[in-house]
Amino acid sequence: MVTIYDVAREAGVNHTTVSHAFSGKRPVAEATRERIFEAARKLGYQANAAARSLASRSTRIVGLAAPLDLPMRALAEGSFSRFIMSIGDRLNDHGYKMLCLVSPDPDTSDLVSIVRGGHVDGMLLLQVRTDDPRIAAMQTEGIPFVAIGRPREASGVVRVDADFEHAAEMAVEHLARLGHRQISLLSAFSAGQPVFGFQYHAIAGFRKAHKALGLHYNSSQILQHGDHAGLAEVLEPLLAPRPASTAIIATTDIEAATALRTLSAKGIRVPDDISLVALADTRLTDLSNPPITAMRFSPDDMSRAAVDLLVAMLAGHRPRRMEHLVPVEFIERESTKPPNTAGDQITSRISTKA
Amino acid sequence: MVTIYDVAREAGVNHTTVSHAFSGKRPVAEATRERIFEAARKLGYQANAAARSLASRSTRIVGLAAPLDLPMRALAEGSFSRFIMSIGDRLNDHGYKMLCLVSPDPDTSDLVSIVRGGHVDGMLLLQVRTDDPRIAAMQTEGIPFVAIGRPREASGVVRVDADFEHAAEMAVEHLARLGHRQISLLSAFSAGQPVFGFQYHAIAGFRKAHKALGLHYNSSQILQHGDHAGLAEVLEPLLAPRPASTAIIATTDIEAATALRTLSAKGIRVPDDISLVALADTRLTDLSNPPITAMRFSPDDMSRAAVDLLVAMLAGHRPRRMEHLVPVEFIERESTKPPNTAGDQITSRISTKA
DNA sequence: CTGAAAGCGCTTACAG
DNA sequence: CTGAAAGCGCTTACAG
Repeated sequence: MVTIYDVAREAGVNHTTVSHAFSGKRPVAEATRERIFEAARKLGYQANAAARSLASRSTRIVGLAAPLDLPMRALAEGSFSRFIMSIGDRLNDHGYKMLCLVSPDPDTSDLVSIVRGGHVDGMLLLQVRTDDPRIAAMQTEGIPFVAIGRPREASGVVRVDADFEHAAEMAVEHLARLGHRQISLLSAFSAGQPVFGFQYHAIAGFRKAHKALGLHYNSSQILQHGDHAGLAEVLEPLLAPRPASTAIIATTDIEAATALRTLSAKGIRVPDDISLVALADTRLTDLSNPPITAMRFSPDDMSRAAVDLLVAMLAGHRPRRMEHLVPVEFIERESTKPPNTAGDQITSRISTKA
Repeated sequence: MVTIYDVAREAGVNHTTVSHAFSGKRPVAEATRERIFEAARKLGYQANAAARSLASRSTRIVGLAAPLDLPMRALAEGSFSRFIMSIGDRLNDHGYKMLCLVSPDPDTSDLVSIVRGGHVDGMLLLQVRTDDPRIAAMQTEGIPFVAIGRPREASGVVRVDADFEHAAEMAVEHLARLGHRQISLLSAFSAGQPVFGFQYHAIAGFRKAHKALGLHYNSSQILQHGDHAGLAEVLEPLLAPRPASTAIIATTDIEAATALRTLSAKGIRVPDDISLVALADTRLTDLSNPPITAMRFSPDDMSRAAVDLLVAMLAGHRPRRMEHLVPVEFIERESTKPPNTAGDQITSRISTKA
């Protein structure tokens, strides 16, 4: 291993000067600097990370907490790799490295020990749940962090999320515009309620749009399911000759693909018999048969926002806003069309806000 | 921040004893140990990672090099998150943390600087290419590493891979058994050749099975494509009323889904008009319409093997074998059936090795 | 513009 | 079984 002393000797200076030549925290004569860089290049010098962070009390490493327990795997696996890629990429741009903490459960002790051990300067919490113990844990530790997803108790939490409420609204509006009156929302529940913030927001947008459009809303339109088998079960009523709903909105890509699969297996055609919209856009929705009309949010944009916020916080800045919502884009594909038995049009009453 | 000295003071011992109580590298009286642990628990002590690794010259961190440039994204995104999850999980079991190095290009300089900076004890190379500069770089640095995927120059390289050759063989055998005589293999090429080892192995298995079964093989059966548009183009000949091939084997899940989509868009039915097999099994193949007959390899098994090998190497053991192939499992679904115009059966000549 | 010194919080021989 | 000391490779006041 080549140390700062080796470089100093090679360049004929004190190791202090080598340190300053690299950090730029003190002026170094041009000629000296060049000799130092040349020596460093020649010897293949790279400052030791441990020594550097011990002395400077900063690691230039950000932790990414990715809880990959069952609900997560089942719901949002598709966008997971996008987030990792984008976050790692953006962190790189800022000169930070990424310590990936995948835990099979939403346990908090690993996280805490990593923070206390001084492994990271800041933390990014991926796929934050409505009730997420990681939030309180990070606040207690007093480490800068940014949440991706919105917890119920969001006060004091810098957070980034996609605008799922608007996504659900747009989905309902699109379907209503096509003439659908009976729309169902497919949503995964655990112990009687949603787990992730985006599920709550999707339901809120769904209801809000119904109200705005003067459509009848009944809680039975929320198709709660617990797992894959449950999803098929909850779809049963839609398999009838004259189903209660003529359109389904799936909260995630996986639910959309699973619904499509389940319907097809039963001989129900999409979109001829029933329309389908997904509130996420991944390979699972754009490469499916038929391609699924979807709401696209960009994991890239979300990651970039989250990383930039965190890096600014690490630099001592206070974010001007606590909540950052990235917009959602409507992508019309082939899984939606007017219902078989179209009722009267209400197109005129549909809002056209972007 | 609470240090080892705080704990020592609280427990009334020298900090050396605290260190040994935790490391177990020296006997510590039971009563003393208990006092130390109690003090540590009370103060919330966690040894500082930087100080520890500076003194011990080991980080207990493994780097995961995931090159996410274009060929990678386009081909194998589906299994990517599975690898990250499984690797992180298994590393956790061994008490190691994971530094994720996602790079948008297969560049080697980031990797080298991380190794030289002493960030990691060992390295895991994900999605190794046939010609992969990372291999030589790691060998030059002299850091223990395990490759996931097989480079052409594999001498001295500890590597883990799925048995893609066998996967392709089984795919051909399955199709031949159904009566197919003209089978195509969809394979992504870059600058006239495959990029990843698994592509070469798939082609090798494809040819080997043809030979073993006495089927005619012609290089035009390898449908080379460069990108998504290219994939549609290369499928053209199969859209004819009497296509040259009655079955397609796709090397990856994304290629399979894209092919299915392209064929469906042209009104070609799978499996009625053409059969389709994928050499990977992900959400994209099991949730598609129809579900795609696939060869399943387990990212979990591969990750576990790779991590266990690396951890053993870090503990000073030499692996007894350099190459570890995980088996591939045949999953029959609904995308394959006998060809429309079945020729004479050659079932009897088909080998039945598992 | 540069150097000599102290210190970051641990581990690990060295002693007893 | 325990302690006192040295040292890991840096950064950063302190001096000049």
